[in-house]
Amino acid sequence: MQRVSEADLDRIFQALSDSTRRSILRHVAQGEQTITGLARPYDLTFAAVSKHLKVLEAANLVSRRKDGSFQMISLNPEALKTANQWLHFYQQFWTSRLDALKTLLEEKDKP
Amino acid sequence: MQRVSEADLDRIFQALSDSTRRSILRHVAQGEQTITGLARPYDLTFAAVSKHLKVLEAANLVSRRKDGSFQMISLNPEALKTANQWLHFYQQFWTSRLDALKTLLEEKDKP
DNA sequence: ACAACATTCAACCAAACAGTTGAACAAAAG
DNA sequence: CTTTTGTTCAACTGTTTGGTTGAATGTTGT
Repeated sequence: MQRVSEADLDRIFQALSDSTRRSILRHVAQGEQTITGLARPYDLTFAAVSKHLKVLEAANLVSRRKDGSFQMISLNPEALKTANQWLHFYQQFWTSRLDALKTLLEEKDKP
Repeated sequence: MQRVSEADLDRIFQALSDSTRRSILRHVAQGEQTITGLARPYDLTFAAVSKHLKVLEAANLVSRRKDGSFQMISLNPEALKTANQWLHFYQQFWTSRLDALKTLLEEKDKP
């Protein structure tokens, strides 16, 4: 497991906090996409989409590959994994607390 | 599984995108805390911490209970679960793609 | 070489954000 | 009742964000 800084998490969660960017990720998850293709469905200027992609790239959620004059964008699993691991930590906490509560309630039922 | 709006996800990820707020969650995960107790470790005014808590509460990541003049803050599992489910969706995508790649490579090795 | 296309960059704007300070309010303790 | 303690609210400030437009750069096709 790789070392992750607070700044990394800042960037990842911040990137995920915009619905346009989440939607872009949803498209990219289907497979590699051109920027033009990605921009089409949105009621935004091309430059705006380009900026969103920069944010996603800075957060390491996508990576780009140049193919002639096209930029090919693809999903980058690692950063999503990082976010997930962070959340997982808290899930453990709350799960164990719920379990403790359940045990407590079951104890109460005993004669 | 409960219906979640894009705006809900916006609030959740946005709340998680600040390291002070993540740190607050880390403390709250240990168990119910008073606001004063939570504020102590930070080099911030009380009002600033109070604002952070409002953000976390708006995202439904924590809930508060009044005990006399104290506010007791506790972790709220549901919102974290929501974030996790969202991420899980993409993990499926990337996992299946990695699996497909692996299969492809294995096929190649066959005589 | 030139036109058309794909993409970025710089300058700008409005809205949102993280923080501050100081006044205000509510509950508990003297 | 008054003071202290815990907390919120309102006003203000500097910075970041999501968006725009228009000029600039690089690539491909004619």
